[in-house]
Amino acid sequence: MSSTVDAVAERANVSVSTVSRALRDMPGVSQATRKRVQRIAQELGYVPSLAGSRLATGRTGAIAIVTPNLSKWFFGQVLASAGRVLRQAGFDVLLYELADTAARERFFAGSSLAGRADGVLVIALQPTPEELATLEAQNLPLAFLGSGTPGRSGVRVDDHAAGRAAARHLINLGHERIAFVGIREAADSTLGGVPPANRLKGYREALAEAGLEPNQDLEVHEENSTAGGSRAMARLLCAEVAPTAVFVASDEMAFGVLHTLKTGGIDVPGDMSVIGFDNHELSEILGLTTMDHSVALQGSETARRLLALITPDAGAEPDLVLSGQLVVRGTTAPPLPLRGRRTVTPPA
Amino acid sequence: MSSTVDAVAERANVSVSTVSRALRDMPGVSQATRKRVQRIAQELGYVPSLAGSRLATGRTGAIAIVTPNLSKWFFGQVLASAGRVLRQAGFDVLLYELADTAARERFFAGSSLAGRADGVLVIALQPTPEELATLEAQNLPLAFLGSGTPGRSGVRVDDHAAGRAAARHLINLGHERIAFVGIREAADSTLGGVPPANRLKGYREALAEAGLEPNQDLEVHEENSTAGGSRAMARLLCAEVAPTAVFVASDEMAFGVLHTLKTGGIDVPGDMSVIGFDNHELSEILGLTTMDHSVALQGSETARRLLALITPDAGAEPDLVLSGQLVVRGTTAPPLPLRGRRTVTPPA
DNA sequence: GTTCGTTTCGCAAGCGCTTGCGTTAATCTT
DNA sequence: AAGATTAACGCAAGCGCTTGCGAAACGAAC
Repeated sequence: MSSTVDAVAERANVSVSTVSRALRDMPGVSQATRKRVQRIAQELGYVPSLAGSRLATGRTGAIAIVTPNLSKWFFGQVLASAGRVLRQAGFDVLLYELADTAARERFFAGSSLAGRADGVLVIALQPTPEELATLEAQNLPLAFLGSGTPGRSGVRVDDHAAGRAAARHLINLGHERIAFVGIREAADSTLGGVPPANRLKGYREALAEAGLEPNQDLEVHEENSTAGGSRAMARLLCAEVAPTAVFVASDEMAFGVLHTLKTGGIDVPGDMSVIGFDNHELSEILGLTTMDHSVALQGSETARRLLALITPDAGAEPDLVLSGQLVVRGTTAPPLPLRGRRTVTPPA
Repeated sequence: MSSTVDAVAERANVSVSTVSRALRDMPGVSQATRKRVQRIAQELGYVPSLAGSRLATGRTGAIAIVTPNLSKWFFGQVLASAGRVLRQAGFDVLLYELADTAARERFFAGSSLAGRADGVLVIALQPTPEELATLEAQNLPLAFLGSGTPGRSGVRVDDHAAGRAAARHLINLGHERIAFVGIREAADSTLGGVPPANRLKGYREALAEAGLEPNQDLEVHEENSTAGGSRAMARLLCAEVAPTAVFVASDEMAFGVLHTLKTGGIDVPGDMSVIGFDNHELSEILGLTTMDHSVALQGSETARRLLALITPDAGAEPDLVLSGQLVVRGTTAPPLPLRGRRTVTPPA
C-alpha cells in the first residue's frame, strides 16, 4: 500500500530521480516515460511520503491557523472560510487554538512552527511585540486577520468607521442618550481587543460630532457572551438616566441585552433601540439591527493574501480594509417621544 | 536559529546519538551529560526538526480531525473540545473540513493521510463501507464521534432514547398531537444522518407506546438551519389538524420554528410547545426546552479514546454511549385545554 | 588481578525524497 | 561529416533525525 519511489523506479526501469521528476511534472523527462511512470505509480498505489519530501525540500505543504477560542461563532466562520481557500490551494491546515494564556505562552515560547508549516494565519489575536518577534524569527510568511498591526499583510475591518456608523444610525433616529456595551476581555483572554476598542472610539466620535455629551455611565464593558450582554444591560438599567438606545459591540452580547430587556418588560424598539455588531447567523431570526462586516470574506481574503506571500508567482496583494455595513432590522426605531416625526439629520 | 543535532553534538563533545537520546529522555545517557546536552540545546535554541524525526520514526505527532461543515455550532464545539485534549497530549491537529461531496471524494480517494497523521478523529460523518475501507487501508487508529458504526472506537449518544425521552416529555404534559421536525440532508451534504434518524425512531416509539396514532403529516424534514426550521413550522401549520407540540431535531431549527410561531402570533408555550435538541449556547436565552447531549464531552472523550489507541501504555477504553438529558425551560407546557389540571402520566 | 556485568556512548545504516551535476544519446549547425 | 547544442536520464550526496549494535570504561565480585 505504501510503496516508495524505489519500487516505482524499479518497476518502470528508470531511476528514482526520474520518478520524482515525472511525478511532479518537472522538466527533464520525456512525455513517454512520464506517462509510464505516472501510470505505474498509480497502479502501485504509490503516494509520496510527505515526511521525505519535507525533509528534502524544507517545504511542509501545511499552513498553520492560530486563533483564540474556537467555540465562538466568529472564529468558526472565519476558520471555515479560510480553511477552504487553503485546502483548495493544496495546503493542509494545522490548527492552533490558544484558548488560555498558558496555551498562548507555550505557543509563543519556542519556534513551535519550525518545520511544521509554510505560513501562519493569525486570527484576531494581537501579538505583543515580543510575540511578534518570535513569530518573525521563524521567518515564515504571516498574515493577520483583524489585527491592529499595520504594515503587515492581512485584512481587517474599519471598526472605527463601523462603530461611528452604528452610533450615527441611532443619532439619526433621534436618540440622544445612547449607551455603549463593549467587550471586556476575560482575565485569561488571548485576543487583543483592538477592534472592540475602535468601535468604542467610533461611537464616541459620532456622539461628539452630534454634540452629545459623553457619559461614562453609559459605557459598560462585559465578557463577550450572551450572559455578559445580559449583565451589561442590567447595569445600564441602573444608570441615573437610562439610555433610549444601546450600541452593542457584538451580536452575541446583543442577544443577552435583548433578553434582559424582554424579561424586564422593556419594549424593543419602543422603549429601547438596540444595534449589534457582527451580523450573526441568528440575528436575522431575532430581528436584530446590526453591523455586518463580511466575516466569511475576512477569512477567505486573509487566506488568499497568505497564499500570495507563499507562492512566488502570485503578486503580493495589498492589505484589505473592509468596511461595515448597516443591516436594518427590527430593533431600532426613533425614541418614543419622537415617534411619528422621525427627524433624520442628514449625514454631515 | 534553526540549529541541528550535529551543532549541539559538536558543542557538547558528544555524538549525535547521545544528543538524540539525551533530549528525549531515553536510557543510555548519564545524568551529567544529559543535563549538559539539554542545557546546550537550550542555549543554541535548538528545536528538533519534525520532518527529520518523522522520517526516522514514522510517527508524525499529529492527528487529523475530519468533519463536515465547520460553521455549524455543533462542530465548532466538538472541534474545540477534542482539539484541546489532543494538543494537551502533545499532538498537532490537522483539520479536514469535508464541506461538500467533492471535498469528501477527494479526501477518501487516495490515502491522503499517510505520513500526515498518527490517528484520525472522524466527526459526525457516516463513512460508506468503501470509504471506511480506504480509511482502514491506511491503517491508522480511528475514532468516531456520533457515527452509527458499531464496534469502532468512539463515542455517540443514544439518540433513540433521547428522542424517545423528548417525545415522552410532551406526552407526559398531556399533548396528543405531537409533530416532529427532522433534519433533511442537503443534496451536497457529507454527513450521514444516522443520529437524526434515530431521534425520529425514538419519537415514533414514544408515540406508539402512548397509544397515539402516527401521522405522516406531522413529520416534516428540512435543512438543518434556522431557515429550515422556519419552513418546517410553516408546513406544519398547514396540516389538516395542527399539532399542539413539536419536537425539533436540532436547536438551530428550533430557533426557526420559534420565529415562525412568533411572527404567526402563535403563543409558545400557550398554543404550541416546542422542544429542541442540542442545548445550543443560545437556547438558554431563548428559553428553549431542549435535550442536552454533552456536546463538549463528546469531543473530549472521543479524543481521549483515540489517544488510548495510539499510546501503547494506556488501556483501550470501551466505547462510550452518552444519554440525552432533558433541560426544561420555557417553551413546553401542557396543552391549553389541560392547563391547570396537568395530568402527568408516570413513566412506564 | 582476572573476569563479568553494567553503564555510557559512538558508529553507521537507514527513513523516503529532491536536485546539482555529469553522462549519454539524439538533434542541430555550418 | 565533425563539432556544438540540447534533451533525457542516472549518480550520489544530502535533508535531520533515530536506533541496533558494538566498543570502551568502570565497578564489583571472585
